[in-house]
Amino acid sequence: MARRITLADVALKAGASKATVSLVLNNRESRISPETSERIRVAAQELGYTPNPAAQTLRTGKTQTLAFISDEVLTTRFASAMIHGILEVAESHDQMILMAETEHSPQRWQKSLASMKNRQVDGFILGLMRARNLQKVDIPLNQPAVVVNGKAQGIASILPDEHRAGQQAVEYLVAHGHKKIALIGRPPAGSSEHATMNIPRRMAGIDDAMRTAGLGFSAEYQEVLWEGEAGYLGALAVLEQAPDISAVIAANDRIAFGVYRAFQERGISVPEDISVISFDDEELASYMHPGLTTLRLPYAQMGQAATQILMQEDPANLISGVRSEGNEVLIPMPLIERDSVKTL
Amino acid sequence: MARRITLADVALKAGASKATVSLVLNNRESRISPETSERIRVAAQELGYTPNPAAQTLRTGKTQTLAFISDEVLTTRFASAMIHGILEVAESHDQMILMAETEHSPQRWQKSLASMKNRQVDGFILGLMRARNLQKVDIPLNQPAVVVNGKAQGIASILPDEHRAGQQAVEYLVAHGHKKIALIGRPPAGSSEHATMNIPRRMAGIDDAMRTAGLGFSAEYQEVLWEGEAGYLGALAVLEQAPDISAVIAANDRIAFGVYRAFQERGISVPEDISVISFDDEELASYMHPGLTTLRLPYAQMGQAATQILMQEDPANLISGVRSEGNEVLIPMPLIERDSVKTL
DNA sequence: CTGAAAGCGCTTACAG
DNA sequence: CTGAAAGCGCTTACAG
Repeated sequence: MARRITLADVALKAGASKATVSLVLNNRESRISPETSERIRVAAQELGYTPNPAAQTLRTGKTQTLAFISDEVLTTRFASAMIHGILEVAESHDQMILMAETEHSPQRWQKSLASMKNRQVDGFILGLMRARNLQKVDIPLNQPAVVVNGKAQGIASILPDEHRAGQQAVEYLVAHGHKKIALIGRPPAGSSEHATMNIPRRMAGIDDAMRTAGLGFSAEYQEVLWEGEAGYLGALAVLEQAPDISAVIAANDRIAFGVYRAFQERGISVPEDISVISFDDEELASYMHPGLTTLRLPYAQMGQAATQILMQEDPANLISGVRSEGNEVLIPMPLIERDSVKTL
Repeated sequence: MARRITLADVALKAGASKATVSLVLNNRESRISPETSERIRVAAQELGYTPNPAAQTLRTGKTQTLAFISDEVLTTRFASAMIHGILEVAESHDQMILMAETEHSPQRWQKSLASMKNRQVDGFILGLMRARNLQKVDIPLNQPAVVVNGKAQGIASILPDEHRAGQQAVEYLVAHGHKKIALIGRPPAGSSEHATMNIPRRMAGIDDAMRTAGLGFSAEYQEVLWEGEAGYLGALAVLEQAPDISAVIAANDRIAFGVYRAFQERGISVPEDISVISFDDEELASYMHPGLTTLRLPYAQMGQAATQILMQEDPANLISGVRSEGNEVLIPMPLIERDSVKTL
């Protein structure tokens, strides 16, 4: 392999010192004559010079590299959309991303943090699969960091705007003329240990909007475990409680999936007989017939925002509707309109 | 932030030279007295010394870092499962992963390759969303590299064992007593431009096994575009051609999904009336009712194997049933047995 | 306006 | 068995 071109080569070719070349190539040429600058640029160009990052890091302590540590990367949509958003913004700032996964092991979490720190990354993006509150022990860094889908003392936190999304679901139903509404999936009181911190917010948004609209739920089915089975049982239950409902709010897409199945068995058609709206926009939602109208968890945007924050850029540049509360940056959950809600 | 501990600190504390400390800590202590070694290890331990990777890289040209460049990372399961596999093996070799995504842009592909090379990564993992043959121009590196889900002159290639999977699908059906079988999704002759290089292999495996079993297809529906719609139309078509089929081979899960829908409309139940077997094991497959029996694309294992090859480790250590042909490493596609095939 | 020199923290011949 | 020294390729005071 051909020897790597170094600063010294450029200096030699341009007839200048390494110091001058370095200054010019780093755009600190305030006090360098235009002629010299130009000669240096041409020489660097002709030789195809690129600085050796290891040498730069050794000297400056900067790596142009960000760490993305996530507790789970295998899962659908979560990490992969987030990575996509991160990569996009990182590239625009000439940063590369070093990845690690901890599979929910505190030891691996600590180990990843330590080795990334040892590699002198310029910042940390901490991605959580299920939103929770990180303790101080989780981030033993005096280093720029941001948590995605979680919170932590003193560092920026990127979260989906669940409260707003909850409101929007209700407002959307109301705007389409629905008044008799059932809710499937509210966690029973006291089940909060199982829940991520996003769930109460989603519920509070729903409740607030119902109150604002002057409505109460015609029926409810409570459940912490948000899987298809809960939706199936929930649908049967609310049908029993209030056969005249015109719409169902499912706490998430998996529940909605179960609701569809129950309705289908009962010969109830969506949305002709009963409308359904939901949250998350998992891949699943796009396969359902009719297509499920749902509020998307904006993973890609959350990744973008996290990276922007680390780069001191304003997330509002890329994402409209972002709002901040304290050290929380709340990313809007877009309403994905498909065919599961009918206008009354 | 406290100053970083360096080799010199350890040397000072242990009363040895930096050279000796370096030797000991890199396990090249053949000619160092045990006492000195021990003193040095203790000192390093007590000070919490870790070498500065930038300095090591500058000196040795090694980074303990691998590049994962993929043309698409956003897509379900593909990249994220692959990343998972890569990370797992990388961690066991104390390597970190630098990620980039090119979104199918040749410019970004080249740029990523160049900047990774500039950062002196120790090896390249090139991940392709749709299997194809890379040209020389795509990998202008004289550097360790491996392609996942693709081929390239002179470098190792990790591919799913599609031929074997095709055979297995047929053998499974035959073993369950099926003889009247329809195939949905064979690409029409001359449509090869649309296809990835895996498709002909899948088909060849199917055909070989049918021949071996002394069977021919009772009905076929050809299509390049493997989406739900093709499955729906295909199911209706094969039903027309041969109403007495007992099983359908769908070219992939999306086709199977459409087949289910058509059958449901016709009141045909899976698997009681007709069995269905498929390929890929997309997330979708796990949601279908009844659960779809399918041959999984082993993305995680492909990521593992790629990393192992780069690390000069034998993939057979982790993955059973791997076979090699030339510079191809073929990873078995496991049969995921669910409930869509009935024993006759 | 520009250059010589020090130093970031390692590893590796080389000398003894 | 061990140490002194050079050098990897940069950047940054400092001197002129």
